[in-house]
Amino acid sequence: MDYMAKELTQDQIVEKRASLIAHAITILDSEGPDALTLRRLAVEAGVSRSTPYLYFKDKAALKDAMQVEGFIMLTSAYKKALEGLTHNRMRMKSLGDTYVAFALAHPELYELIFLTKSRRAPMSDKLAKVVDAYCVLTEEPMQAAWDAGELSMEPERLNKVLWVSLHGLLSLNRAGVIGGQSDFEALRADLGKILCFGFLPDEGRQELKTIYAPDLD
Amino acid sequence: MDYMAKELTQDQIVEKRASLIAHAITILDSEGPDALTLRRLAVEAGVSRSTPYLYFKDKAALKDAMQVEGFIMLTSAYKKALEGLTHNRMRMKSLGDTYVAFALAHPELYELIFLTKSRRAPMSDKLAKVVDAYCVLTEEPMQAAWDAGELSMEPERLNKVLWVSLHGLLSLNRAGVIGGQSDFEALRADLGKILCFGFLPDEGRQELKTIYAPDLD
DNA sequence: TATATTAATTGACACTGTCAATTGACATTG
DNA sequence: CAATGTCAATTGACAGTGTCAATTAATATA
Repeated sequence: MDYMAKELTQDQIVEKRASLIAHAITILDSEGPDALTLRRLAVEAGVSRSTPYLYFKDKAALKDAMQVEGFIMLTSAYKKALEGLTHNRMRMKSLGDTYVAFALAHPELYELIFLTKSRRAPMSDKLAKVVDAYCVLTEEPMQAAWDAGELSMEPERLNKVLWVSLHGLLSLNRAGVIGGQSDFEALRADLGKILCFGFLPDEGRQELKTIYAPDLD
Repeated sequence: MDYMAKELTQDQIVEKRASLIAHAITILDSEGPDALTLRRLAVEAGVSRSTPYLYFKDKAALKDAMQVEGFIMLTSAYKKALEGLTHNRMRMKSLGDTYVAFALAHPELYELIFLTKSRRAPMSDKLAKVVDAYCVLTEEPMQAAWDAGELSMEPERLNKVLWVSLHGLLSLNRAGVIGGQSDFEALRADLGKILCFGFLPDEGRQELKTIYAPDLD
C-alpha cells in the first residue's frame, strides 16, 4: 500500500472531495440510488472502505455535497447556454430548455437534488449560496423582460412560479403517473400556453376573473 | 405462539395485507423513510421477521402497495371534500385545497407516492386503475367548467397542467429550496394568478403573443 | 388416529453504514 | 542521524438490513 504526504493541503482535500463527489454522481446516474454505496464508492476510487469518512461526516453529508454539485452543474450549463444569445425571449427559452435537458440527462441526480433527505434541516450555507447564484442567473432575463413591460409579475416571484411548474412537469413525468414519452412534449406545450395566457378564455375574461380569482389583485 | 386457520380465505389475505400497509404508512409518516424497515414492520404487527414476505414479494412491492393506497386515500378525501358542494368553482377550489392539505399532512407518504422506486417499470394494472379513478374525479369539475365555456383548454389537458403545477409547488417547497413556510401561501397565490391569467400583461398581449409563443395556436 | 397441507417461524448469509483500534509514512526534534 | 510524534489511511468489528432456505406446528382430511 502506498501513502500520501503527511499533511494534506486544503487544495488536496477539496480535490479528493471533488473526485469522490464526481464518481458518486457517476454511479448514481448510471445505476440508480441503490447502487450508490459508500463501500463501493471507496473501492472504485481506489481507497479503502472508510476513507470517505475522512472527507464526509456521513452518507447524508455526501448526498448534501452531491446536491450542491448538482446546482453548480446546472448553473454552469446555464452560463454556457446563454453564451451569444442576446434576444431576451431566446435567453428565457434557452434556460428552460437547459433545465429540461439536464433533468432528462441526469434523472437520478435531478431527483436527489430536489429530495429532502435531511429531515427539516435548514439549508447549509454552501447550498444557500449556490442556490442564490443559480437564481440570480435565472432571474436575469425575466428582469429584462419586466423592465420592458412584458410581464405581469415581478421577476423574483415569476421565477419561482415557472421553476415550480417546470419541476412539477419533470417530477410527475418521471414518476410515470402523467403519461409516456410522447405526451411529455405535448404536456410541456400545454403548460407553456397556460403559463403565458392562463386557463381563462379570452372571451368573458373580466367576468370570469371575479368568479375564479376574486381575491387576486 | 398461536397459529391461524389452515387455509386463509381471500378476505383474510387482503385484510392482513391492508393492515400491514396501513401500519407501514403510519411508520413512514411519523418517522420517515429510513425508519420503515420490514423487520420493524413485522415485529410491530406482532408477526415474525419474514411473515411480510408471504404478502409482499419485496420491500419494493410493499412500497408499490403503499403508493396505490395513497391514491385511494386521496381519492376518498376528494369525495368527502366534494360532498354538498354544487358551485363549480367551489368544487375545483375544494379539490386543490384537499390535495395541498393531504400533501402537507402526509409529506412522507406524498413523497413516496410520486417517486419512481421501480426503475422504468410500467405502472401495475392496479395502480393504473386507481390513478384512472383519481383522474376521473379531478377532471369532473373542469369538464363542467369547459362545458360552460369558462376554460381555454380541454379538461383532460388542463387537469394535467394544474396537477403538475401544484405538485411542483409542494415538491420544491418540501425540498426547502423555494422558501419557508410564510412564502408558501404567497407562492401558491402567485401560481394561481399566473395559471388563471398567464404571465403576459393585459396591455400588448396580442403583440407579446407573437414573441413569447409564436408556435402556440 | 395418522397423514398431508400450508401459514408461520427460525437460521443463515451477504451486504450496509459506522466507528474504534491499528498501521505506517513523513516531519520534526534531540 | 536516530528517535519521536503526527496524522492520513487501513483493518477489525458490530449492529442492522433485505432475503430466502429449512423447519415447525396447527389443522383439514382420510
